[in-house]
Amino acid sequence: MSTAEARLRDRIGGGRALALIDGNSFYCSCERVFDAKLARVPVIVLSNNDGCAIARTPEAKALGIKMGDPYFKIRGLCEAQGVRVFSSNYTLYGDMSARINAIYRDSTPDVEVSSIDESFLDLTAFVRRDRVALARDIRATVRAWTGIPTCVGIGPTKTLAKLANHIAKTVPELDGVCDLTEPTAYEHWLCRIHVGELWGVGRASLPKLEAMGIDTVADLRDIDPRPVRKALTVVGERMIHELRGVSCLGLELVPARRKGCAVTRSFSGRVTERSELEQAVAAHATRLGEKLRREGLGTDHITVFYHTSEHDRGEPMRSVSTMVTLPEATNDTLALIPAALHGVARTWREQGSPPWRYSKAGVVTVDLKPLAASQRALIGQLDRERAGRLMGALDVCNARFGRGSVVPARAGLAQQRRTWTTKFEMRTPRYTTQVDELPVAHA
DNA sequence: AGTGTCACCAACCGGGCC
DNA sequence: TTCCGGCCCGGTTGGTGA
Repeated sequence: MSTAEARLRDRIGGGRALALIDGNSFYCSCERVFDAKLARVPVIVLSNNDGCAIARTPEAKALGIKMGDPYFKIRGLCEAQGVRVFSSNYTLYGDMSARINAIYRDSTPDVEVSSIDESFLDLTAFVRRDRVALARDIRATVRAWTGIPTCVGIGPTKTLAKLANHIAKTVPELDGVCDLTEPTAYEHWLCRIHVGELWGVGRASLPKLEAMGIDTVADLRDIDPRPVRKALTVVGERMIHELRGVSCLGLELVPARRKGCAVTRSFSGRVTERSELEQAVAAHATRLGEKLRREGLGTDHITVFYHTSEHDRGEPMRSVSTMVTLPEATNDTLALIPAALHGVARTWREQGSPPWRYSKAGVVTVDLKPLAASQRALIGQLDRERAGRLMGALDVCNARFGRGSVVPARAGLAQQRRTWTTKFEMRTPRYTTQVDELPVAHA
């Protein structure tokens, strides 16, 4: 590419520079912060219920442990190879994430927190040389202050920043930073990265692109967008424009009000009793209420679902999903629980033999509304004042004594919770957020 | 014995309506 | 009266990433 073309392409990017910073094997790195013996040994963190591997250090990846591998299938390998295995500790990871984002905000206020371990930073105001220097500085600070290793990708659009981050992670010589606003680097890398690595290309889209003869990211950038739009919808077309430097995905500095909220869990065993299913559903409704109250949101209908496992081949299968309407929008646990239980009552079928063995249940809402502004019911109005005071007291107790200290009896008392509660058998302490779980230093 | 949770988007489809 | 097309809607489905 000529210099003139390079300048043009630079201008097409609008001179914008976005950085995507993320934590390397984030959950594993959080565990390593609190146990020096975990350095350089393979570490994995499991999903809820100790089901699958969802975070792996490079040492664990090298042993062939894949993202999403069921733990019961790799357990032998882990024991033989000395892999350190942890249940997920979201309280800890969430707190580490907040600390890291506070460090990012020391460099620029323009930060979009896009997930628990990734944030976009707008570096447009910095000249190119300073951007890379700043990226190295941020990495070093996060490492020094929190112990978490990170990588930084810089590009004129989100898609290119994300791609740059992937390159920074996989090419050791780059020392954790890749800048694709640099035209030479842009030309160099796009034709060397497989299109399957691109953000937005998953298991369904990849074969479609391959069928169109697309192999590298550069192939996708240079193809006629129309057939791609036909196969991958506007999402695919947007990807092409983003790769060309035309920004289609804006930076969202103010988190948008959430539109939906779900609480879903697999059971640690299989549930066959109606009373156990009811306990689980009531507990999920309780948690839903907590989440909605925290954000001042309410809902006037909830969907309750429960189903057997796809993996239980040869057993009777059943999947239930039902929507229950409330008289008006609420986040009162004592209104949500009866609604959720109504969903069970309406759909429960007496067990035959063999019985349905349910593996998972959940409570889901869409269309959340800010409660202050929501339409009041003409009939069946709920007593918001009274419910508000009661729920406020409940939330205060649970904040002080730990979640689940005070729960409605329908959600089950500790000694009744057997078959359905989630497993976390290998969870580390919540080092940074619970006083009684602080790490102890021995002098 | 046992295979995660959650949010969001886009497409699609059927029903109601004009 | 019936049919049709276009539009909006609500609900469902499938895809994605982390």
